[in-house]
Amino acid sequence: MKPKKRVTLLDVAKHAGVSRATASLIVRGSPDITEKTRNKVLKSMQELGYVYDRVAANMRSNKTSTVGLIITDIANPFYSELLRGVHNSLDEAGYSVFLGTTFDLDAKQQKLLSTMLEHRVGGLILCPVSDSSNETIERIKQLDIPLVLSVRELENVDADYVGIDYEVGAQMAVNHLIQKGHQRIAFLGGFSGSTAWKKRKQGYCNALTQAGIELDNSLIIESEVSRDGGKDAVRKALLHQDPPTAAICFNDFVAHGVILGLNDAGLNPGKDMAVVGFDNVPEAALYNPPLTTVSSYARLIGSQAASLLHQRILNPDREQQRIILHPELVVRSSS
Amino acid sequence: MKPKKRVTLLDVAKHAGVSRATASLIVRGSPDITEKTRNKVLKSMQELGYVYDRVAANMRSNKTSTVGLIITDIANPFYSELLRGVHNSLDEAGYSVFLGTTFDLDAKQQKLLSTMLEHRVGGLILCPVSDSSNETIERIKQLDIPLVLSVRELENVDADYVGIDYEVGAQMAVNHLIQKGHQRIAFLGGFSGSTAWKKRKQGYCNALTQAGIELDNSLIIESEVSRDGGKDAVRKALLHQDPPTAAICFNDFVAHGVILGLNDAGLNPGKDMAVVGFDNVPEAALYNPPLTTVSSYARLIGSQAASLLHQRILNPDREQQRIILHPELVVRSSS
DNA sequence: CTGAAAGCGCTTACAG
DNA sequence: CTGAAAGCGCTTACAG
Repeated sequence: MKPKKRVTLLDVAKHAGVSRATASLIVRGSPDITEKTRNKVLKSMQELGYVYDRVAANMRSNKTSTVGLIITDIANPFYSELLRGVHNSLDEAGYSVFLGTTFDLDAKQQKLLSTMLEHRVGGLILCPVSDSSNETIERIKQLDIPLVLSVRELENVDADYVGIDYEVGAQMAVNHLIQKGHQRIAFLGGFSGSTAWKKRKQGYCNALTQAGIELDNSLIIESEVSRDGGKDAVRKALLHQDPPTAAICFNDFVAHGVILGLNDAGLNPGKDMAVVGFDNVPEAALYNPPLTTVSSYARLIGSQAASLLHQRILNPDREQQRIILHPELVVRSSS
Repeated sequence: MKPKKRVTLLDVAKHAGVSRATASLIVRGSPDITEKTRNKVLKSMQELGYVYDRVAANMRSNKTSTVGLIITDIANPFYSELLRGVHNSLDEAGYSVFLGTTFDLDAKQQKLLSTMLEHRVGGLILCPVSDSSNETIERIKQLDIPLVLSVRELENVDADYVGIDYEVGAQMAVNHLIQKGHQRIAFLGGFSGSTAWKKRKQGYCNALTQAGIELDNSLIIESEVSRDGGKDAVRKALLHQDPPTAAICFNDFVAHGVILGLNDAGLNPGKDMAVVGFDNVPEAALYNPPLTTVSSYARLIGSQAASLLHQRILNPDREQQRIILHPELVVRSSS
């Protein structure tokens, strides 16, 4: 494999007997070139195996055709759905996307921000880690490229945002459980540090208050945001002297763990304890029992974020947008 | 937002009172610059908010720090695991990755190949669509960038490959079912067009032959590679006049559908029909019943592919590698 | 360490 | 359509 020299536009032009300027117009699809010349040049490209160098073109014209997407964890189906949404709408618009995964680590997030900037992405969709350091937030504020935040909002950062109303969602879920006659309702999973957690907690409190049920902080149990976290949380809940009869979980991931944990304890999820999740990942309908959950429209969030970014790139001065999708309760047999 | 002019190395150099050459040496971490000068320059970078332009640097030095990854479908947990493996090992090596999803469509694959080449990726990890057109294959052969194929092999294409031994895997699975006393074993899901299917089918046949069981083609039922596909396939299998007592499924995705389909039919998966999957996605242990399956080490495949690519980029002349991971049977209660 | 020059592969702008 | 020149932000190579 000798490093073949790259075929350039000038090579093509010479081969076709036209000027470099003409060849350039043709690759960019200019209309004022005769059919005949165009075909001649296209044929030369074929023969020489020319590949357009978008990087060079972008650099010269100070444009960019790439976009960065930073998510937390691809293993969470919520994010794979979101990613689908993003790709769907960005592919159409002709962007290529750099994907980065933070694993919810601030250091990794910092690193990714740097590399993406160095690669001159034309814009960024960022799903921030659950506790971004002040330093990171400061940096994000300074970013002078189009930015869309998603899933988690960052205080004091001016940027487009698309997410769902976690507070209302949690409230709907808890109302549902109350209507089913539950009084002792646990709130399982997640870390109290994150905004996403605080919002849900607020919704949880709202619903209890409205129903005149007193808040019992011992029913609020934090955990890792994972299946194992859910197992842990429910295990602790079951040790309670006056255990809950129902639980709202931080997300479906955690809820799945809760279901598994109940099974492990010889209990019947849905009967012995009602379980409600958050996100409505595609698998949620397939859990055993199928999970009642709050739909957070992952794919839609992704495509909306992509579309906001696209518009912001086209027009940096447009008014700032904040899209909060209204969640929906999906009732299945786990409650 | 006025389009701030980008701060260049020359700006930094002027600000710090050194030459552009010196500044360039510093960003590249050259050792023969005095500590004092280095600090002075780094400070100027800070103050001016300098961002290294890796794109320009790569272009000049004819290097690249990006890599393309083309997969079939991110919604399949097999691929999200693979992606994790790829990222893990590529991040360390300092590459940024362009992600593309084909949805198993040849046209999309073509498109992605083009854009990635135009973006000058330094190499490509390709999980080909199940039936690549001859045109595509021809094109892939012509690629003069480092290429690693994964998951599906392409005939007559010279490239590194990492995958698992589907034939042996399927054979292990069927042997297991035979040992459990099954004689009528169905092969459910997937399309007979793909290599992945043919290999599994071969393993299925091998096992039957060795056990002296006659092949019954009516027990081989194709379907979409999805949960719905699995449901369809098992529905058809149950209509058989002499229905199977066990099934090996194209993958876990399909197997999950088969389990759900059995439930729908009022049957007890694992008791009324043994079910074995393929891939061992993380969820497989959580199905109801937990799924016996053949582990295909998605994450390991990803990290191996990444490492092959990295090595190939460093040394294009190195000997071609073909890594076939040996599958492992994971027995759970669905069989 | 400096300084000046050339070049990566394109686009831009312009006179013809 | 052509042709020649300049420039995007870097690195390379070299003489000093």
